[in-house]
Order: sequence, then structure tokens, then C-alpha cells
Amino acid sequence: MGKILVHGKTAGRIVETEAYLGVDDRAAHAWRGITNRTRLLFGPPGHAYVYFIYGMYECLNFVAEEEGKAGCVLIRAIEPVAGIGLMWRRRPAAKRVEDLGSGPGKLTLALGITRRQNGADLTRGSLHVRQLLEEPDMRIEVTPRVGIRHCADWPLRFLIAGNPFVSR
DNA sequence: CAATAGATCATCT
DNA sequence: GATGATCTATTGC
Repeated sequence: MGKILVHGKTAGRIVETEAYLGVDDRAAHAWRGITNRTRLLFGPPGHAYVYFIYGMYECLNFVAEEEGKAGCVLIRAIEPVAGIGLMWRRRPAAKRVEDLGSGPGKLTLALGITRRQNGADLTRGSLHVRQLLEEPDMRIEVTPRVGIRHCADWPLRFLIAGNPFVSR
């Protein structure tokens, strides 16, 4: 949370995330164990897991657990920081700056992230995360996750309190 | 404002 | 063959 997600000429501050656990979390893709799609989730941390959903959208996750153990973080919203003109072109439906990246499907569009980035190493390369030298103060709010059926009450959604760029 | 339908396909049963 | 970690446009109040 609060870190800068960079892809090419565009960048945004991560303001909302959700945690997906491993085989004990029925809402997680890794729940059923290793399949072609979920293999990455059981691999080393610090890599991107990008999946296609609802026949239309792609969602970006960071693999977050040590190798052999599944667990990841879904990036749910970003606050645009750089390359905002390009983001507008990639998100013609957006009416306000707040709409550019305020949802998991929106931010991948705004940042130009697709399944091509699946498996990308987030510590180097055109898709990576940066730490600000001085992080502004923020309070992190915790709520249940959005849009799932199983484990719907687990408090695993995190957002920066009061930030206008979180999803609706 | 809230509720809802439709778009559309990879993945797993 | 059904489902889904979503978004948008449209409807109705």
C-alpha cells in the first residue's frame, strides 16, 4: 500500500488491495491447488500474476508467499501519478481522473497491463514497484473482500482511508 | 441515486 | 457447459 506501480511510461500509487490466501481460501484461485493457471501462484514471490476474467478484463496480482506456498495480493485501485494523458486514451469511458484506475479491471487498462505481463519479475523490467523515499502519512482501513461468494466476510481488503481513488 | 442486464471467454468440471 | 477476484450503459424512481 502506498507504493508506486510502474509500467512503461505510466505509473500509479497503490491505494487499494486484497489478499488471497492459499489452499484454505475458497475465494482464491489457488484453492484447488496447482493447475496450469495457478502454477505461478505457487512459485517464487515478487512476480506478477495476471488473469483474464468475465471475458473482458484482466486483473493484476503480486505473488506474495515463498516458493511452494500460494498467496497473492490483488491490486484493486491506483491513484494516477505519471503518464496520465496516456491513461485517458486507454480509458475512454472514464469521466473523471478518479475513474482511470479505481478498480482491478480499470487499472490494468490504464497502465496497459495484459496477460503478456503474466509471470513478470516485479523487481526489474518495465513492470515494477517502487518505494517512495518518504511515504506520506496514511491510515489503512480493513474491510471484507469485494465480488466473491466464498469467505465473503474475511477482512482481507485494504484501502487508504479517505483516498478518492479507491474502487466503488 | 440504486438496481440490473449485457458483454464475452479462459478455466475447470 | 457453467462460472466468474468486472465494468458500463441503461432503466426506473
